[in-house]
Formats: sequence, C-alpha cells, structure tokens
Amino acid sequence: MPFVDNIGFLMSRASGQLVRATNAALGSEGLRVRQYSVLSVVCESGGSSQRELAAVLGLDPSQVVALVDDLDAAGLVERRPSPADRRTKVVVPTEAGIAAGERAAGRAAKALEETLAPLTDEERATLRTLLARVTFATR
Amino acid sequence: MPFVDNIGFLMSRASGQLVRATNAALGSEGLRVRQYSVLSVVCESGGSSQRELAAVLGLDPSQVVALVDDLDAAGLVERRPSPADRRTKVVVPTEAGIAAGERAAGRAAKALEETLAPLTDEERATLRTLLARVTFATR
DNA sequence: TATTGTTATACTCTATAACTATA
DNA sequence: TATAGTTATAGAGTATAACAATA
Repeated sequence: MPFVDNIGFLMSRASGQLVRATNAALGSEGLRVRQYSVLSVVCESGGSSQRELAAVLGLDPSQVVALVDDLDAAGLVERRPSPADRRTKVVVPTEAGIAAGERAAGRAAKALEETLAPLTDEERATLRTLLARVTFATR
Repeated sequence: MPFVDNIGFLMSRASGQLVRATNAALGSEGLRVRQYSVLSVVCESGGSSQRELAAVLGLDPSQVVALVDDLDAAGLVERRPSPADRRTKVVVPTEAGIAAGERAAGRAAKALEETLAPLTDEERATLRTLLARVTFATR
C-alpha cells in the first residue's frame, strides 16, 4: 500500500487541516485552537483547576500555565484561589469569556463542518467513535 | 456534547499519540516521522523531485529541503541532477536508505498497530477510508 | 514526601517571504 | 514571466527539568 494511504499519515494530515481551518475560523476572536480548548472546558465546567485542565486535555501542566496566561491577558478567564487548597487556582470564565466561548464554538463548528463536508452525519459519528476509542487509553 | 468528545479534539489527540509513538519507534533508526515519510516516498518511487515530495506529502518546499538535508546527512538519500531539467534535483535512496526505510517501516507499523490496538481490522479500514476522504480535497 | 503551579530551556513543526538559477 | 530549490526568520507546539509554596 502506498505510503500516502498509511493511516498515520492520513490522520496527521487530516488533523493538520482541521487545526488550520479552526485557527483561521477563530482568528476573529483572537483565539487559537489550544486556547479555545481551555476556554471551552472552563466554560463547560464553570471552573477547573489547572491540573484538571491538563488531565482533561492531555497537556503538560506547564503548557496550561501559558494557555491560561493568554486567556487571562485577554480578559476571558480569571484565576481564583481555591477555598479548599491554597496551592490550587481555579480557572473560571469571565462574562466576556463566556460570550467569546460561545461565538468561538459556533465558528469552530463551522470550520469542522466544512472540513468534514465529504462525510455524511453517520460517517462523522463513526469517525468520532473510532477516534474516541483510540484515544481512550490515554485518558 | 462535552468538548472532549469534539471530533476535532479527538483527531488532534489521536494524531499526537500516533506521532509520538512512531517517533519513539523510529528513534533507533535515527529518524523522526517526517523524515521517515520523505524516505518512504523516495523508496517507493525510486526517485522523486523535491517538488513532487512537497506535493505528495502536503509540505512546503522549504520544509522538504530541510528534511532531505537530514536524510542526506545521514547517508540515506542522495540529490541527483535531473537529466531533463537542471533546476530539478531528483532525490534517490541510497542502499543504506533502502535498508533503513524497510526497518523503519516495520517499526512504524508496530507503533501504529499498538496505537490502534482498540480497533478491529475492519474498523481500521473504515478509519482509513474516512480519513482519506477528508484529506482528499487537499491532494 | 507529594502535589500545584510556575519558570526556564531546547527542540520540533509550521508559515512566509525573499533570493538564485534555470526554464 | 514562471518554476525548482534554497535560505532566513519568526511564531507555535512539544518535551523536560527544576523550583517555591503548600499539602
């Protein structure tokens, strides 16, 4: 089988396409996909420690620091001291962050839709399930 | 649906896993996955111009220069002048490159096999087909 | 002792622009 | 004027190690 049909090559390429399309779509919000992923989780949970963010997103804690710094500087999240543990900082979305997160989600969804245009809804569901099973071991 | 079930996030994460596993598997050959991809195509074709490599792999020509430089320095490929066009350099594998490419292919296949362990053969085929259709537009 | 967040560092990957030599 | 390869540069992503504060 030709190298370009290798599943690893295809996945890397499809992922790159999707990241590029999503970054382009999020540009108007001043976000990139990694910052957006942190904002999304924080909006969803209403507040997460950086350790939780690292675990959920599969990132190193030091990367989370930088991403939260970016979102903080943009006024989209705040670090609040945890009442239970003074080592922990709870990252919570600001009002602006919630609004930006919602707009960004719409734009990201559109970029995803366009990138996955060749697939039917059923095929997208299949793809999601297969990818989820591949990544499950590292979650 | 939770953000971590987003198909873009899952694809990015699965792709990252696969690249890491493959890089680890190729380390003993002194290769990384991008250099390996160039070597694979060159071994397959028996000789490709850098422009062809860029097109087939979806890379910028300047990236191909660097990757071919690496493979050249390792003695795995050679740049030969094209008889038809003096601007063009044909990248051909050396004997060592062919041998390294075969060993690397075996190791990369094993890393892929382990990363895709949760999927059946049929599911892997489905995944490949879906990814190929997503990437087709940019080929 | 272990954990949370942080800083520092280095390397890889990605993206662009500009240059040369040839066509 | 356009194309193949190259160089240069900057920014983004990834990977580790070490540290202070706190548990």
